[in-house]
Amino acid sequence: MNNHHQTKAFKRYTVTSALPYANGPIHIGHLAGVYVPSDIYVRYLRMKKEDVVFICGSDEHGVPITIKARQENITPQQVVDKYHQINGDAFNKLGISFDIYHRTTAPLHHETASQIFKTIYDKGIFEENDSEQYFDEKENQFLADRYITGTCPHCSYEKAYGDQCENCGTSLNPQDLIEPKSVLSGNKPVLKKTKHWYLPLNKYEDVLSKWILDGHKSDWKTNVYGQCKSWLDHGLQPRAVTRDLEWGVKVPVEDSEGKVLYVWFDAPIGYISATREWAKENGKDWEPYWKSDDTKLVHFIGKDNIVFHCIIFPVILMAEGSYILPENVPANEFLNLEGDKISTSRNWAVWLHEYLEEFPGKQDVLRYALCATAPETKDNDFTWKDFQSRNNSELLAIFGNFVNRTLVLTHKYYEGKVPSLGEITEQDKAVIEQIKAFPGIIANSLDKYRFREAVGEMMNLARLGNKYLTDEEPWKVIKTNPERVKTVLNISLQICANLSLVCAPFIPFTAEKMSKMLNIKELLWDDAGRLDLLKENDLINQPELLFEKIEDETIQKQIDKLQNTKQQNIINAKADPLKPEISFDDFQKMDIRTAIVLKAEKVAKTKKLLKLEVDTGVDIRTVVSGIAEYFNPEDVIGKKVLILANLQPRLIKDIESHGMILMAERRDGSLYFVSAGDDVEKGCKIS
RNA sequence: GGCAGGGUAGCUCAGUGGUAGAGCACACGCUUCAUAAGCGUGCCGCCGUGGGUUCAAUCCCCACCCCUGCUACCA
Repeated sequence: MNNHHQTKAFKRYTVTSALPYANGPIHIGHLAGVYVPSDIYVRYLRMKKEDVVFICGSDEHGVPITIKARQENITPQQVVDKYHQINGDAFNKLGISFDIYHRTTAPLHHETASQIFKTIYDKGIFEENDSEQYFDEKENQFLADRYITGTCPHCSYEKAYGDQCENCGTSLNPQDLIEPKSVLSGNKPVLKKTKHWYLPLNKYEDVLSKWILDGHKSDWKTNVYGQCKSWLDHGLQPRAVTRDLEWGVKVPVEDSEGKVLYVWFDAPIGYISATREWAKENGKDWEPYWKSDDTKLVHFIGKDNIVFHCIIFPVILMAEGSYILPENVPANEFLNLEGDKISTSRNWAVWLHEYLEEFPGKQDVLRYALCATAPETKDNDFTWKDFQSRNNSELLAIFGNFVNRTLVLTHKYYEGKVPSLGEITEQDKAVIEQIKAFPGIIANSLDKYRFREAVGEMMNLARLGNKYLTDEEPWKVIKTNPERVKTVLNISLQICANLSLVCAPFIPFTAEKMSKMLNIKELLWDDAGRLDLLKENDLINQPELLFEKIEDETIQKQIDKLQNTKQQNIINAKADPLKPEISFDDFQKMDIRTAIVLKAEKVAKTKKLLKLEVDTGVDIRTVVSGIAEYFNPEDVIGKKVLILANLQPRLIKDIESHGMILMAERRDGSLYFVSAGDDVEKGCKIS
């Protein structure tokens, strides 16, 4: 209904896939959410002869990469080189058909990001804040706003953050805080002069509201629209676009030593620099793809990225002034794996580069399985059993088998030559009508970014073929009415040919095999639905099987592998590096003793906090502890615990906490009590 | 805790103000051209819970519960 093809004609498409962060490999969650859908969309557009550029690349800046480099004792550049290579290669092998897979460490990207920053800077749009900023001398680094806490100057709330006071809602600057404290070291940070630039998102609230809330109410996905509405209703804050860091795009103005663009600012610009690089390599002009009103810009992303692509990046583009805004941002939800959240750190994932090695030649199986189970409207679960079923029951039994039986019959009866289309029966007519209708049905789903639906309809065309064959029984009719069989097989072959067309966006490797078998040359979407894709006497090659059965053992091996990595994780759990050495005196300063929990209740309006009353032997005191996610209040009453008793009292959510309960953290983040045993008495000192 | 999205058959998902649908799985039947594949039929559901609006609610309103994301919170 809200089909933009009807209301607005686009001359070209710029399609982007979220830039994967170059500190790890690609897994099935990334694929199902972003790369498979976007590739399907782009392949479909290309088949319609649309002018389209498909953009992706590695996002290579930001603090996490510097941390990873430090951990592995290599340079940040070495980190990103490694994953840029692995991921680019893996995408390519899966048939994700980016026109370019670029990277944000490329000089052209630095140039582009600088230019855009400079343009906005020259227009005086940034709010410049060159006052002093807090610096943690112990950690030797500037502190991000939310790594500083202190007392709110408006409401005297003692636990206000550097950017905002939770209590009264006022937005703050870190230096407004009374008695600031570094969250990193706990020390008092010192003020050090530094300059930063802010993008005044707040000044764009009206334009954004008009654009999104009024303009895209009906064509954006509900999750995307809802999230944007939430942000806009809350009101936007100016956001710093620079940071005191070495790794990144240098801030291109004077007096900005040691500063780079904040990674969220430079990353989406990576789409633009990638387009420029592609244009350069292919002798094209990049600008129409980003600056012309008749270009349709579409961002494929995961749901965690909505605010950057719907609010922040559009503001950057508007501020720059010469760019178009995205027409749609089809964000997907998340994919789980065998019931658990995919986790890179816990190694709970199916990695693309590993899949490609372990399932050679089965790219389409993964593409199909992930598309069919893509988390379009809500989180979804990938299981190996489902993967097996998608292959065996659908790709093989329905799709592959139909093609095979048709081609086998053609060879058996006609030596591989396409038989003539004779008289058409009523049943034929009905089938023909459906063949004609399918491309439109599939296209309609694709236009609305409903890829699951689209791939289902593709499979329905194969179902139609199977039903047609079963109904017409050519293997029987051949004995009584051979003339009729020619028509039946002609139509069946046309279905095969049509399948090879409409399946191409989803399972391109299979489409390729089919067009070779059928000797079909040019594949265009507009040809789909035709009944003369194969002409009488055209020669069909010997059929080869399109899919092979995936056995239980193969699946079990994968499930075992997951279980093993889970076990491995526990065994190999890398201990955190030792903290710097301390003196015996330092240790002696700590008063750790046993205590008993007397009362426990959840702190209102928090997820993690329990307010505990504990008996330390010397007193009964209140301690606030962040354990509510793993323990119910009633379960901790009576617990014998260890407490750090002489810790400076601290106000947490308006409750003064006296001391800290000692907990041990498992690798998955869950907690358990550190205890001296159940027979311990309260008030014993630990030394 | 705030905000957003979701909670529909064993599994993955559609859907509508008028006593619920598809695919897979399962059962039975038909078929044998085909990779033990195909086709047909059937089974399975207090449409998260409790209220309300309505002649009528799974779909509208309110409250609550659960899952996910963003955000706050872990001395």
